[in-house]
Amino acid sequence: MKRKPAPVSTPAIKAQLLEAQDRFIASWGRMGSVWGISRTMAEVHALLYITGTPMCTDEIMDRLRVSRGNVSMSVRSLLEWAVIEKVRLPEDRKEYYQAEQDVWSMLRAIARERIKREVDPLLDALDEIGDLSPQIATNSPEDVHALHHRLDEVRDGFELITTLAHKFAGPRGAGLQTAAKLLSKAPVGRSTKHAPKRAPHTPSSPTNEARP
Amino acid sequence: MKRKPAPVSTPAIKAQLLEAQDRFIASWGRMGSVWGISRTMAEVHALLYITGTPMCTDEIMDRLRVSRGNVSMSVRSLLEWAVIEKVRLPEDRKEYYQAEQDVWSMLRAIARERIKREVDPLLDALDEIGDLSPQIATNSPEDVHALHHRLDEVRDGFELITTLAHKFAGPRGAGLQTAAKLLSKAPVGRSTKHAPKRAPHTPSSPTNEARP
DNA sequence: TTCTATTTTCAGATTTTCTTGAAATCTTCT
DNA sequence: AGAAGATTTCAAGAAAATCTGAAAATAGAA
Repeated sequence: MKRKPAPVSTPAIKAQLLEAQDRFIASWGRMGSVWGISRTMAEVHALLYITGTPMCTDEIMDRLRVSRGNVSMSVRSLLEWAVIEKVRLPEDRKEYYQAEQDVWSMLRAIARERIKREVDPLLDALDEIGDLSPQIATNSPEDVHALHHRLDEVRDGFELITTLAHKFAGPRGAGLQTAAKLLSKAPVGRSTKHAPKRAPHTPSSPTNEARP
Repeated sequence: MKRKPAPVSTPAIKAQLLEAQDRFIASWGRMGSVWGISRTMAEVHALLYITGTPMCTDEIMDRLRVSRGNVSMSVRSLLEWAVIEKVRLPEDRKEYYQAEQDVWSMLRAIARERIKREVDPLLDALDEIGDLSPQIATNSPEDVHALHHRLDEVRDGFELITTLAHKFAGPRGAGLQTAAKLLSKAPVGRSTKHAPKRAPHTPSSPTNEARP
């Protein structure tokens, strides 16, 4: 697993490292439930992302304390989302999994899936409702016009959002960073407490640096 | 409730109207669960929005077939989100509730709340994790650097998203429409089937037309 | 203030969603 | 092909979220 032993890894540092990872995993897992994906699925992803290491089913089970079946299902969904990929290690018979290491492509994948699951079905439903009573569309009482007006407004809104999101988060959506630069001339700070931004440990280039 | 009887409201049309409303309510409610708010909360909002009528607790209970307590709790959350407001009808002792009628302000409220519940906690957690081991931040093994690098990347990503969202969806965020026009020169179509867009029943101007 | 209509609260019931674990299936190696 | 190892499936159990209903609290009218 570890091709090259870390320089000066004292036990204390190891422990800190694991704890920090666990915290990240826990946070990401909590987010998962808010996003309508299972906690475990989010945790598996977090684990693979934050360690950057290809891991097999048993390693994931041990680290996250979840069942084999659960890992299997989570991994499958993550593969479908295309945020992790299979790797074969020549020495081993097991499947290993490794996370997409580029944050942007990861965030895009998340956004893409969410739009698919959240916005598209609503738009379809709106279309269907609009088609419900074509014969009364003309020459109908005020109430019906009001209804159609509201349905149209909602649809227009969500369609705009979808378009924007596709622009930004689509498969080739390098647009996000660009958009950010264009639009964030006067950034809006997040609420109160926010640590002064740490200098990044590596110049944070959003290029795809997934490993072979 | 009905200040002025509708022009030619036949029973057939009334039924169609109710059914269309119910469908919208059901769709919106389904979305609700996907968004991490309760189905009922979403349905109450949908009902108030799509009818445009101020309604009291009992009317909502009857129409949606849910308990008084449930309506009370849903209404409270919606008031907190500021997507509905209380109204007093002079003739009546009850509280009436009515939905914000401007779609944009409604969508902004939804976005605002979601960021608050989803992104901000993650950013806080990331800050906390980053602060976990300041003493080992310098002169530490490769693994620790890698961890910090990844944490920073995730934070940068989400901070950018937050900034963008505030730009677009913030309190004074008329920016969405503008952004849409600027960025949607070549719109990306949604998947396969999509009915050719109906002509809007009213020129759908996304201006804030919230009422007093 | 007192009486009464209305709203809120919250423990327990219900529904929905997630997880487990073991049997079944599939893969790889010999 | 057969054996060993790895993965997937899915019914049943556990956990989480949501809803109910009635008691308690609150607000309006007289």
